[in-house]
Amino acid sequence: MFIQNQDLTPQLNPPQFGLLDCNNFYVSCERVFQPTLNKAPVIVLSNNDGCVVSRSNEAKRLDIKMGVPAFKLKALIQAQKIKVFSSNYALYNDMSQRVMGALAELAPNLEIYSIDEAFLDLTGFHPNDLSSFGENLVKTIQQWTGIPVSLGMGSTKTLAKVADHIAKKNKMGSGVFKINATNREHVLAQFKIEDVWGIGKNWATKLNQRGIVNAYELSQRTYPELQKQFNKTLASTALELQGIPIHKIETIKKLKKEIMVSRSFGRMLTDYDSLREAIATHTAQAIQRLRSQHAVAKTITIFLQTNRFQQPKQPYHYDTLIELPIPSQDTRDFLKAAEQGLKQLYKSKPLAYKKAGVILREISSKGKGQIDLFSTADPKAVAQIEVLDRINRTFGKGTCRFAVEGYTKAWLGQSRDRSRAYTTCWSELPIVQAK
DNA sequence: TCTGGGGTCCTAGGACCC
DNA sequence: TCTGGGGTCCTAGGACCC
Repeated sequence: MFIQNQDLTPQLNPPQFGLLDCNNFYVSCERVFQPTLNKAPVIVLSNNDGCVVSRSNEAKRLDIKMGVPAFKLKALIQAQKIKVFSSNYALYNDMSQRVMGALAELAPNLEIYSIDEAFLDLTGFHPNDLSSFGENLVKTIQQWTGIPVSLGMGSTKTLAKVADHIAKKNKMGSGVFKINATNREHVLAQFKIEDVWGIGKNWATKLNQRGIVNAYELSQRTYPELQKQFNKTLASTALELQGIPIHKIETIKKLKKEIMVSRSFGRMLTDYDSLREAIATHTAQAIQRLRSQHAVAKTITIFLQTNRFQQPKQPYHYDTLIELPIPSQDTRDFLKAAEQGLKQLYKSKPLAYKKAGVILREISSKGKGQIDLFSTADPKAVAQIEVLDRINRTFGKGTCRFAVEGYTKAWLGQSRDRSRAYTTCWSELPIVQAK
């Protein structure tokens, strides 16, 4: 085995990672504003009220699995009086910013990994101080934001993930667990392979067939062996379980390589005008995201999907790619391109569709890349778009939009049980009644 | 009736070139 | 009997994550 530049001499400050994540995040957000939900089984559904995406511990105890379609739970929801919420991303995003903001004040180097998780660089802490620091962190975040969190610590990101998993399982504990040289082998031997970060269903099955059922057994395999049988990703995971850090903390936000916006419709759609509205709306949304990272894109892919669950299985995905003459961040360029793409697509496949979306690719920072001698972007147009972005930031998404985005929204999915935008909309603020 | 949305990385194999 | 060979780039698809 050969690992590039691995420094095997003992270091003064061996790296130490933390993983902080919010418990049952979307459910916890709802509970902050409706404390009566606290002991009840609660679930939050995905867009279009499709699948379960967050469960309270009570709901987990009822054996409700992540990702099950809501319609399969109807009887159980009634029988067990389960509280159901449509997803409310305005609320969850805002609560996420509060958690991350609090965290940034308490822990210096952090990498926001997802809406409800962040990695921390805890290198340099004295081992004795680490646990009390962690316990204090967990307590403070909950006090400041109302969101319960847990923290795992270890000498690699993968070990911190394992530790966090254990911290969360231990309901009586402090919400903190640390893996160190003393307990590592024992902990990993108890840890199922399919729960390791980076190992999904498919690989878990293959590893089981090779007699690897827990994390310790995987950590004992060599890099070349695993690379040959699987790939570099899995081989790196084994090293990380041994305590050799492969993944670093990424404190600087990287430019996205693709930006996708897509939605399922409330019903099957056949008419071109509705599809056009949906595609225009998604395009405008995608370009706004593009602008928010000060980037330009050169291609847009339009896709339409029929019902992917119909039996027998048949093709359901159709797409087409349009390349712009020059990279742009102007919504109007992309609306034109998107409409052109949709027209082609719809003409060749006039079917009943369930979902539509757009993907931007070949993204680069604005001003970098090719020098554009023939740019048509005039300063006036740029200023107009900036005003539009500002209005939408201040008054809410979609306040100001292009006519092609439409107003009938016949294609919108349902969200029957959406809670209010407690924190992001003046008219929906929670009301405190004095007694 | 009914089944989410948004990402990344890796690899194999084909296209193409010399 | 006998198809060239090697390098690079691109893409599709599969795997994973939350």
